[in-house]
Amino acid sequence: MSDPSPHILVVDDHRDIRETLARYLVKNGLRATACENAAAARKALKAASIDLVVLDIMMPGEDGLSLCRHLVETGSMPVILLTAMADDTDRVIGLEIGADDYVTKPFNPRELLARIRAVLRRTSLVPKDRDPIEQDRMHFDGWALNVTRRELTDPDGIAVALSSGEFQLLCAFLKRPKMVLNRDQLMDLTTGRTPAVFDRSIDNQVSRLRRKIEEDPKDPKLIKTVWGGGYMFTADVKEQVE
Amino acid sequence: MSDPSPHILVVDDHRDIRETLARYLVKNGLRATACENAAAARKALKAASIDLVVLDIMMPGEDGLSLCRHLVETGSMPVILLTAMADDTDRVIGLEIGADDYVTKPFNPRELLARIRAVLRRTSLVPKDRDPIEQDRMHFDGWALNVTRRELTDPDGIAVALSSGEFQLLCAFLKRPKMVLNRDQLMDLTTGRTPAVFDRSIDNQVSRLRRKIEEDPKDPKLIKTVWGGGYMFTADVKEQVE
DNA sequence: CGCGCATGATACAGTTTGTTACAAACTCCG
DNA sequence: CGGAGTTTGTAACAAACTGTATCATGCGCG
Repeated sequence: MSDPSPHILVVDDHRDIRETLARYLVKNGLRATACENAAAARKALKAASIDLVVLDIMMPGEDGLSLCRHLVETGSMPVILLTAMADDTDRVIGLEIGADDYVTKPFNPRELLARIRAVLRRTSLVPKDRDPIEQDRMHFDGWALNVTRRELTDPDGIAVALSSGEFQLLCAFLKRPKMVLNRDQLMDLTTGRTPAVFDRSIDNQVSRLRRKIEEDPKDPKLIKTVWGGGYMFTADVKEQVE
Repeated sequence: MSDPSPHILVVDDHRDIRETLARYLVKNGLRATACENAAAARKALKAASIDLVVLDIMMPGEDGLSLCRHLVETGSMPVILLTAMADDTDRVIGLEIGADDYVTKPFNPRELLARIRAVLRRTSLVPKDRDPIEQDRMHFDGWALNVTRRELTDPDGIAVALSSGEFQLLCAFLKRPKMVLNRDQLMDLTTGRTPAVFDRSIDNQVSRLRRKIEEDPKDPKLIKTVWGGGYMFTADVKEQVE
């Protein structure tokens, strides 16, 4: 897990803060990337394998809180918030949104570093679900999914065509096997949208996917329904990096 | 997202602290049980389906640390420690033992609540198969239940379909064989709801489950009724980890 | 513009679960 | 032993939830 040094993304609209901080982190053995705003941060998150985000809560444009919420909801990344005032409510709001920790400005870089280490420590105890390395191939129950080529082959080695929605859904399941995923989570993981109140699109997608990968779609073995809870992918999943 | 509300176990020898805190948590949509000491906590952990433990580090009798160590080693449960002083050593010890977070007394209940939510969010991302305490297959009286695949096979190896509710009820029994479980406990263990006053849904679920697994549902051998007490699963259960 | 495809919306049938009702089983007690 | 009061078993119903066929929409592509 700690092969390469952890990569920290620093998001703050004040240039001096973000650059000083990034340099300080690098000097202390971490890797760091600095971003000016939420949009740039999203790009950086796509482009690099970030391990943790340090995020200013108050920024022009898209709010730090909104980005934070997204990161937390997708469970992709730990977040430490920078809050302006030493005000309890602000940090509590941050934690309630789901940040992993907060530091109030002005902050001592040493303390921030310590907190970064603490959070990384905590989250690395949690087995990597948030792993930055995309797996290239994933295997389950005789099937193989080539993630980069988006190709699925059945146990006899015959290719099965997947639409992009079906592919996304299958990926979501394969990354979180043996876990009950509710419709909101699946929606977020596949399309990123927040679902409407009576949204049945996930049910539809599951139904379509089952038709392609289940031997008997009426009695599914791979994608089980958890009544009132969501769906669960039950097979063992083996990942394989190229 | 909000399946059944998480159930928090509060362990603290100070009555005012644990009861105030428990009430606060309940008021905020969680379920909470308060315990005075480690022994009571162990009992509560057996009887109910606890999602997270808030644990005072300093207690008479068995130490909070020792209980914490046990919980962490079995990997069964996230733990948040309450430490007496704002003393670094104390928290460091806690985190080294493997607590998921710590809060120093005196604490702001809102902050503790936020940290509880944060830890629950983190740990709910962990796939089930990492959970060392979770058994994969369970055997009883010729039957076999594959817990991750949610499949039950009878003594002749024929698959028997279970609904989600029946599956959860059977799991609850299999994890606590030869113990009398009352309806409140069974409700907690299966749905996480708190039962209504004249709630017969458990009776119904038991009746339905019996119809599927008992040779003669009129004269049940596996799930016995304890008149005025609840139900008891009487067969030997063998667990088997993969 | 028309065609084909993917996908969300809608509708309806089928399942699962909780509620209610009543009969049966049990306890208590004289 | 019998009857009152309580508890349990379960059928029958209703409500909630899910599966999926079908349709409408939008998009890419010639």
